[in-house]
Amino acid sequence: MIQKKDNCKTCSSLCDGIFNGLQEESLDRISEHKVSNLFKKGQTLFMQGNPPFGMYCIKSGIVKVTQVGPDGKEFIVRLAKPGDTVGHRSLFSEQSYKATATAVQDTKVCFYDKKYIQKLVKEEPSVSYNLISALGKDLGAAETRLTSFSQKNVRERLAELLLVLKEAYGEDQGERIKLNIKLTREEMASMIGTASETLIRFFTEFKNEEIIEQEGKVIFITNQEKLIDFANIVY
Amino acid sequence: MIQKKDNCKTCSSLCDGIFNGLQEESLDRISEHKVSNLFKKGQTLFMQGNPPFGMYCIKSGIVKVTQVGPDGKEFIVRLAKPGDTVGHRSLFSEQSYKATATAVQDTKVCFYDKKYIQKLVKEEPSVSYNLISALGKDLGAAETRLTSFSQKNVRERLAELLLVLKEAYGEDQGERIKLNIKLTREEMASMIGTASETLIRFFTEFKNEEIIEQEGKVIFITNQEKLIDFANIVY
DNA sequence: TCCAAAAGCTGATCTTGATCATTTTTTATT
DNA sequence: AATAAAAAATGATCAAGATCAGCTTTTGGA
Repeated sequence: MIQKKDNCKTCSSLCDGIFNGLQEESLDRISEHKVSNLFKKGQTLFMQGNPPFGMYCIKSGIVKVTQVGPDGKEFIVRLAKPGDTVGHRSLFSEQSYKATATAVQDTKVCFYDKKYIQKLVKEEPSVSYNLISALGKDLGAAETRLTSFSQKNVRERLAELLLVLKEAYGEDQGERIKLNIKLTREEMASMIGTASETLIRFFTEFKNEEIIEQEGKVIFITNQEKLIDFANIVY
Repeated sequence: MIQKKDNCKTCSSLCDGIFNGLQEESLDRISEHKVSNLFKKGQTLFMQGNPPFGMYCIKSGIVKVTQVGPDGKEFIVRLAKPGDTVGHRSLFSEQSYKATATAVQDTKVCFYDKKYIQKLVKEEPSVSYNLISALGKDLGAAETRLTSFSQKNVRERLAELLLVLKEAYGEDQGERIKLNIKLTREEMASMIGTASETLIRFFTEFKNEEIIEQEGKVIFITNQEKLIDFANIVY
């Protein structure tokens, strides 16, 4: 965890984040109240059960937000990418953290103190508006995911996961789409609520069907149409 | 749908809702901008796919928020009781409704226009604060539910559902706890993502185990300890 | 009050996906 | 480069719960 200070207004993820739309002076003031950190792969930002002490804004890297079930198995609730925030959910609901946040790869984050954020929300309407919008989107995604868990089988959920990952981490390379995120089979399985063995079986099927390709840990989508078909999407 | 006008400041659900903590004058102004409606059991407040036009605050009754899966089966995403809001999620995320809202029983609601609510959020920090808090809690509940779907079996999920219903609709009667909500087996099954036949089987088991009782459509919890045990809760 | 339709219930069967066991491959560490 | 450890892959078996079918009870209109 190296400490250094950046200004939010030069942040490349500003336009995706909570502080989008603020005046320069406001951004200057906010920058004074934050601490920048580096979390190495596998390090923990905060732990399930602890009282919330602030909010993290991701500058680069990826963070996974997980819950452990009764049997001790981890479930990936959400992935956060640059511009996304973690720890903001608990901050305004007087609850302790219900999940653990861990860096999936080396990740740079800016930390904002709880008190200061709460003050900011009262003073800067665009911050609260952005927060409401972000929470609304997250809630929508969680609810759609619940419907999938309730009504779709593993193959459909895996196809859907690959499409969701494409949306957030996909890089169009003409012939195929590269997913700029490295997850273990275990992690992917935990995102769609299945056993890693089962996920691997469908992964093999998708490769045989020439829907996806793999080079090392990197996944490429080669047939998006077919993937959408497999996902059995409604809307 | 009968039209009449009430003032928010006399609303018995005020303290549970979005407008809690506002000045009397603000409440007066807000009351001028709303329309009160009655939805009979089964009537629709808004439909999946439509563009959002405003927000509903529930005065009495119960509303279910549902999504339909690829096979046309409905999934209950959320239940809303007096003081709760529906339609607020889509309002700030520039998305169309991702779910349908239907009255589970006769329900009185107040409707607030989209434009006005968006203006209110910019001008009244306590409204935006309440909204952030409500969305945060909803998101937390949805994420915990996702973990359950991913890691718990049907018996555990049913026990959990009964405890959640108790939290929101339970009335302590000393000997036992009455659940002040009437749902069909189909609806309950759809809340925990199982077939109604399967739910019924576990329901029978719970009755035999003397965890619950039933009189007509009304459910009573007679052994909460055992229910918590069955739910296999972590925290 | 009657009747049709919906909801509730029970049994039998079958499928999906979990679990266990083992082997192969990849990754990290000295 | 060598080696231990973690991750990936594949096969075999088993169980949870879905589906189908048939029956009973409840509910809401006419």
